[in-house]
Amino acid sequence: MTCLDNDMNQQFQDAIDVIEQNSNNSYYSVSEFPLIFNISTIAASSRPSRMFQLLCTTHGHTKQLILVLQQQSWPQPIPDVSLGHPVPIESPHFYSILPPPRTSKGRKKLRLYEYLHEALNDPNMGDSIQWTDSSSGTFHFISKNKEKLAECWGQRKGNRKTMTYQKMARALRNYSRTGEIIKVRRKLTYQFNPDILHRLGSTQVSLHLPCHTTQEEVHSQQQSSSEHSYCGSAAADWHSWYGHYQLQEDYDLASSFTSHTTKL
DNA sequence: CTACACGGGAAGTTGA
DNA sequence: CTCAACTTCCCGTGTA
Repeated sequence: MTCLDNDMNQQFQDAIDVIEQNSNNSYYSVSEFPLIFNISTIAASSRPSRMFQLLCTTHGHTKQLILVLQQQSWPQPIPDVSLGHPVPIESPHFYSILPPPRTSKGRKKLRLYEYLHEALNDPNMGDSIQWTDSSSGTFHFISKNKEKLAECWGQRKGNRKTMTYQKMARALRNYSRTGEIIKVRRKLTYQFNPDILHRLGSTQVSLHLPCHTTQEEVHSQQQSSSEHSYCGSAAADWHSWYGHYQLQEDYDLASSFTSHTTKL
């Protein structure tokens, strides 16, 4: 697809980092979505900024995203790595982004909950993980394919050994202490902290990557703005809210009720 | 009884 | 070197 040399790869990775770190609360991993990003530089070496033209292609639709990275200059003339074939492009979206203050070589590590949220909004992962009720942030793993999702996670992290559901679930249990994700008393079912969910959802809105807004995201974004009985509340409120479900039956009842209105 | 899911302690690894 | 965020291993418990 591309013939980027190492330097270009680094510059592109920098661009991705800038998107991530400027996309409000540092969530949004462009490179990790199932999209094909073809990059072509449209900057001239004399410019004080770096411009990237990202051609974002998914499901046959290509959209153009132009990134302007300021305050840094190219060390040398930019190689032309434009696409080998022409693609029809819809009207471009422009983003002018100031690079964030970087401590050393700050490359944000992908968090497990970020990965799970991403997988939940990825139709290709629908056979491994699904929303039970996206408005409340409840999701469940598909028993048959949960190991596949775990393996993908392990590969993304570059683990030495194969990640298993058991090990991933162990990490998930650690979230119970911090409250980022809690276990729902139902088989293979977990729930995002509303604050985390809101953050993950709102950062996607903030970037407006035109090619990766699924129906589900649109729906959950609408939900997050209209249903704020607990969004933005402190962790204590979150726990007390969750504590409303004293019994399994209570939770199941509430969950099944809402899932009828939000089913995919 | 078996399989599967869950819970958590403890030590190790890795990147910031 | 410290710390956060896992990762890996392991063992016990609960449930269908």
